[in-house]
Amino acid sequence: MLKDFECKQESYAREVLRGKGLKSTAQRLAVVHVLHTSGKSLSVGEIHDGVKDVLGAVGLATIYRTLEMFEDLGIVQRLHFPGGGYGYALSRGEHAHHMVCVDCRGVFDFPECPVENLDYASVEKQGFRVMNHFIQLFGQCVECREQIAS
Amino acid sequence: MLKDFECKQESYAREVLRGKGLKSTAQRLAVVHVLHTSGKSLSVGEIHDGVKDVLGAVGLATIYRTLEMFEDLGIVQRLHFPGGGYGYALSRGEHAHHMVCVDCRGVFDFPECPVENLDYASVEKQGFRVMNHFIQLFGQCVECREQIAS
DNA sequence: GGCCAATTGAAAATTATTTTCATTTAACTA
DNA sequence: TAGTTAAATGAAAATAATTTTCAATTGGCC
Repeated sequence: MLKDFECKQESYAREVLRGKGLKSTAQRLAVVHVLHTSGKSLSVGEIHDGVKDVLGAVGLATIYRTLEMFEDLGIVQRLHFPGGGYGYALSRGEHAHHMVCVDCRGVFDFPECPVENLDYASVEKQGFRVMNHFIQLFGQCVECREQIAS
Repeated sequence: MLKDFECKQESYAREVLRGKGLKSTAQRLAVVHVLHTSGKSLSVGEIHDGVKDVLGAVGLATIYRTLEMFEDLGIVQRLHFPGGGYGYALSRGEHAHHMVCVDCRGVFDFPECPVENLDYASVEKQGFRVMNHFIQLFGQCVECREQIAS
């Protein structure tokens, strides 16, 4: 299955998959495609719906399997929704955090990592060794702000 | 229902509840008690089990309802588990972040907020207005580190 | 002690997620 | 380009998680 036009994200996913000896199936690439064209974070159900629009019937289990795998591979990142649920957005593999718009759930990059330059002294005084961190900002994107103002 | 010994957290919960015109039921206080004595973050099921140990049969729906309410009231905070699930830990109401031990799920305070002193310039250049943030550190606590070293 | 709105329990309903296994397919090889 | 094979999928069942409903109970106040 080869698409005429493939976005960078799809090529990237293909590459990562091949590097791990995993198959670049239509379903997997469609997940990337749906996330890419939406430009937002999407719930599992929304991703499933989007993939079905592209490919016709697709098992929901495949979507779950794909997302879990993609998260391990760094292709997607699991994000929290303002309301409390969670979803996924494309990730670029490097260490980066995201900002999520509370209105449209759009995802924006937040390049500097606020924790990296942090002084861990107070933390390490407690004997805690930091291994990893999860950071996510919530707010409003330009579009949603203007829309509400008008 | 009055307990002979009530920890500070329970008194605090009582106070907050009364301030909102909500009832301090045995079930609600037991949730605080269980979280407090465990000293860790616990899953909904674990909290339910703990509360049952204290009070006998308690409906699981009550636990869900209580935790949701407590989160809104700032009495507990929902935290992510290293493995991927989530749970709850006591919170002290003020703005504070937590560190979670990947081994024992113990919760430790992380008093400075790394985002507060942050320069939002690069973010606001994108027109994004930050309203809130979620930060959580993962690592190892002293006890777990020593245990593994030995 | 009695009143009343708030809360609970129990069970059903709903939703989310995972597992199973027979069938299909992408990627490699000849 | 066809054949081979391990990886991946779909469909359905199984399981787990969460929410809803409503009658019965209870805490806080008088």
